[in-house]
Amino acid sequence: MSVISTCEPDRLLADYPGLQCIDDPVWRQAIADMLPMDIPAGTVMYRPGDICHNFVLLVEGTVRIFVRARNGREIVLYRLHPGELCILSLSGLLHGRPHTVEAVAETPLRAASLGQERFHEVFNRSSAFRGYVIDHLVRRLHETMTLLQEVAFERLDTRLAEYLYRRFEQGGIRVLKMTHQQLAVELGTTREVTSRMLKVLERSGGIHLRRGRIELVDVEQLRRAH
Amino acid sequence: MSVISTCEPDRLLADYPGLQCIDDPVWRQAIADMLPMDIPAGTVMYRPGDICHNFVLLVEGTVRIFVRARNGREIVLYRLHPGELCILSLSGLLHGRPHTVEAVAETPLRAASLGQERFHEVFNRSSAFRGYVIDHLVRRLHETMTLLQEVAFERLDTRLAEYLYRRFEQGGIRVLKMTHQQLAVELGTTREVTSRMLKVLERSGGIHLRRGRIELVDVEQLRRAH
DNA sequence: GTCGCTGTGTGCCCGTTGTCACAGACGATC
DNA sequence: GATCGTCTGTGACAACGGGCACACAGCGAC
Repeated sequence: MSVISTCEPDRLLADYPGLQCIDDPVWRQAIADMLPMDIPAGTVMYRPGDICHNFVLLVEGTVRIFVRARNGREIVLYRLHPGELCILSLSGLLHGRPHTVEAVAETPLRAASLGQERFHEVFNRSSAFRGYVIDHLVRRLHETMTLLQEVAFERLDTRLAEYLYRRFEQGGIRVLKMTHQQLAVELGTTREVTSRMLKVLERSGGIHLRRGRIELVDVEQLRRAH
Repeated sequence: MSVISTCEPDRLLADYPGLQCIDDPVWRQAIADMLPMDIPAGTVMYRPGDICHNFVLLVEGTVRIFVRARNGREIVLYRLHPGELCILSLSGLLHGRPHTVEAVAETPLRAASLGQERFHEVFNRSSAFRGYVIDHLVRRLHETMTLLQEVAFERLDTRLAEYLYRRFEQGGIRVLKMTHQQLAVELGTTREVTSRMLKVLERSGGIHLRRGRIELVDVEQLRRAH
């Protein structure tokens, strides 16, 4: 974690639309005061039981947030993207409670962190900052409840088709570069099951499979599958 | 929803430990200003898609928060208890987004509500109030993630035993008054499955079953089951 | 008591998902 | 183009959970 020099507040503000609207001087100053960090891909950022004492804002890269079963299976809860803040750290910040969740850097990260006391100060002084924090919190809660609903009641093939559909649509992509194993982790299942279901989708003409990539063939076919 | 007279701030403060610590005058005043409500048991408080424009604080009774599958099956996310606030309403309050979650009054309720603008005012002026809101939010998020983990990876019999164990322990009870159907909703499964698994627990000596009630026989047996 | 409603027990079967095992296919690297 | 590690395909089978059907039991109302 070396301190990097390119991470001044102006750059932060310029690069990420979510942060551009900050005209709050207190918050701007806080961003200027944050400690910039470079984190290599694959770094384990939190383990279950860890308590985080810093407020972390992601500037570049993505972080995968997930839970793990006793037998090693995982399911992805969500991903942290640039401009977003790590609400896991709030859990620690706000009442020193540990979490059961894990976080891993999927790419090299650029992040900025703020100490606990400074965080509380900004939180108390800046209304815009409060809105920002609360918004993230509410959004994550909402997402997690929706995911829970899907995991509890939707069939796996439906969830797979739904996942692929969303990825293709949202990204405006025709090729998704990921292995069946990675896909399994997204859905909280195993590689074999994912492989089988992908094959079914391929046979029905929705997608085309190649090693390490899934190519979109027919969006309608995919939509019909969920 | 008739206005009730017994719901003055002092009573609120006196009755619920979570609220006693409020020495913040702004918050105290807000509580005094809240609109008291009486709500009969069984009232549907939110449906999926509803947007709530009020900030609701529960004073008496419990509210069941759950999601529903397309085929009608349900799973309980959590319960709202006296002194707690309805964070679903925050979702609406804070960025007008609807939710997929439902809420039903399990008992007659006494609640207090605050308009959107007044809520924001108090939120901006009272640090204690902010802490209170954030704390609830973080706690719910944490709980929901834990539940998700269980639903995704734990077996039903384990979850059932775990649920019973918690209920008996936390309540210091030996008799749990609920039907198999209600239990099924807690776990997000069906009545038959619940019945079968309860019967297994009974045969192994952990509990004793009677119509509409589950009696604790051997805590250790129950603990061993999860 | 007996009627009727609601809750419970259980057999049976089926669909979905997980697990194990192993073969083969792909693609990077030398 | 041979080698090697990783990724993929698939068969066989087991386990878990869901759904249907139906009998019966408990309990209140009359």
